[in-house]
Amino acid sequence: MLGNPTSMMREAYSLLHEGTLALAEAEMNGIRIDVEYCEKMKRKLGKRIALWEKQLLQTKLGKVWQKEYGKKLNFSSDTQLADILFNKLNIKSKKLTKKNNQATDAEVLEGINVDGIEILIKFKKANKNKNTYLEGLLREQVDGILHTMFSLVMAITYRSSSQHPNFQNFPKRDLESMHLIRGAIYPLKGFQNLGVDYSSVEVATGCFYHKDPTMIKYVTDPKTSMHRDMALQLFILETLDKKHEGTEENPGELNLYQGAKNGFVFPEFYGDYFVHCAENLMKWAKDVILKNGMPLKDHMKAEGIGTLSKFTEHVEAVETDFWENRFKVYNKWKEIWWQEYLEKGYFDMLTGFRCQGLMNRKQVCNSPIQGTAFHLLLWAFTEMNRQLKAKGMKTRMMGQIHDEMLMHLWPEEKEEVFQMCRQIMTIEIRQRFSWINVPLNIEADLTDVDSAWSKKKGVKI
DNA sequence: GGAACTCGCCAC
DNA sequence: AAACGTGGCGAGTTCC
Repeated sequence: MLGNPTSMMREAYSLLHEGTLALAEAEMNGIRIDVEYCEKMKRKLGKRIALWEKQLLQTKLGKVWQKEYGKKLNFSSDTQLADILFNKLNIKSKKLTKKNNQATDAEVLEGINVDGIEILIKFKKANKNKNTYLEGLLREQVDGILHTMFSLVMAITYRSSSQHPNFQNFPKRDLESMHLIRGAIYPLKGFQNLGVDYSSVEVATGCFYHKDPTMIKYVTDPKTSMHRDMALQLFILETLDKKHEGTEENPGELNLYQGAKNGFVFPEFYGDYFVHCAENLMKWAKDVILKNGMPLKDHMKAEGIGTLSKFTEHVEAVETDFWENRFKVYNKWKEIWWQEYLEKGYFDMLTGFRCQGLMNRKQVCNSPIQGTAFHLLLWAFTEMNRQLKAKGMKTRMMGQIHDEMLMHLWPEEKEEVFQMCRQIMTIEIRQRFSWINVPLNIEADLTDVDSAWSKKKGVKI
């Protein structure tokens, strides 16, 4: 096959070749780190961690732990923790690990009521932030500049990966961790930090493959909304209250639209099923209040759904409707795509990559979508980098997170860069890849000059 | 003393 | 029938 590459495969190779060069330039440009801040916060966290360890020893959990392990006591050891909780304190974990051991993850710990457990939870989070992130930044930076690396040859899906440190998993959703870690990360001196990302790009990319008319309508017609419709169906409502509508993110505020999106639609796309969705949705929505002041719980009860098992039945019906009626063409595509893989032993992505090897059904149906979605961003990233240099502009590439490109923006070039992003990411990309069958939309975040990544705000692009 | 494994947790 | 996809990485543990 390599001796006689098709033109598609040459194109695929070229995408990675040019992409690698563009990413290498971003690596060289680097990211500015506030080293003193990192050291200060590391010391601060270190003190807190030491204090919590001391306090833990005064709690029931700590006392039992110390009695059992003495000098070998290690509050970072989940093996020891599991022994103490599940053998010594006779608690039962609500979850099992992959290897069928009782899990000790954050969710399990949150549900356990033992003196000291809250301190342990704080201890674990602080350790993660200190050891993984702050120390990672300090270790990898050179003269205050971080040259994190991107690879296009690691991920089985032909997505990218990032190392030393991983630029793609700095905390974002947990606001405390977000401020702590992203507060250390700056644009180059005199620049702003700009991030431009594709909205729901995996949903759009799915349409290139399955061409489901209902999904295409959702993605194309701004008057429609898949997540809103699913929220209405899941929570048996006629309309959504304003605060439960749309994608506006108010951290801390429970929003039915976001709930349907993250608790049902995406898990279903990735291959999860109604039992998990029902459990998670129920837990997540327990404190939601509707506009008329009625707790969502009471509303559901009035609709005949007062228990988890009733809700699970309901979500099962919603799931059946989701795949058999609403997105039946998508569902059919998954089956055909899988059968073709079984017959041929490989499948080809629209971007020209051939995926071979032993894969399960979910991998076979997810990989082409994940990989292709990333390739759109990669092409745009490469093109943006090329045009910035060709025009002799000062703005330069900083990094990439699967569906988002990050730049050091030279303030005077803002309008031109915005225009280039719109042009490349939504228009030129459709000339480059003729199989794109729905409009692509972009969103942007921006910091002030010399301001930390944590201070980023949405901006119209 | 290092390789390999497990678990947990961060991102999309 | 069964039931969440892709990564990196730190810490603890076990094995050689």
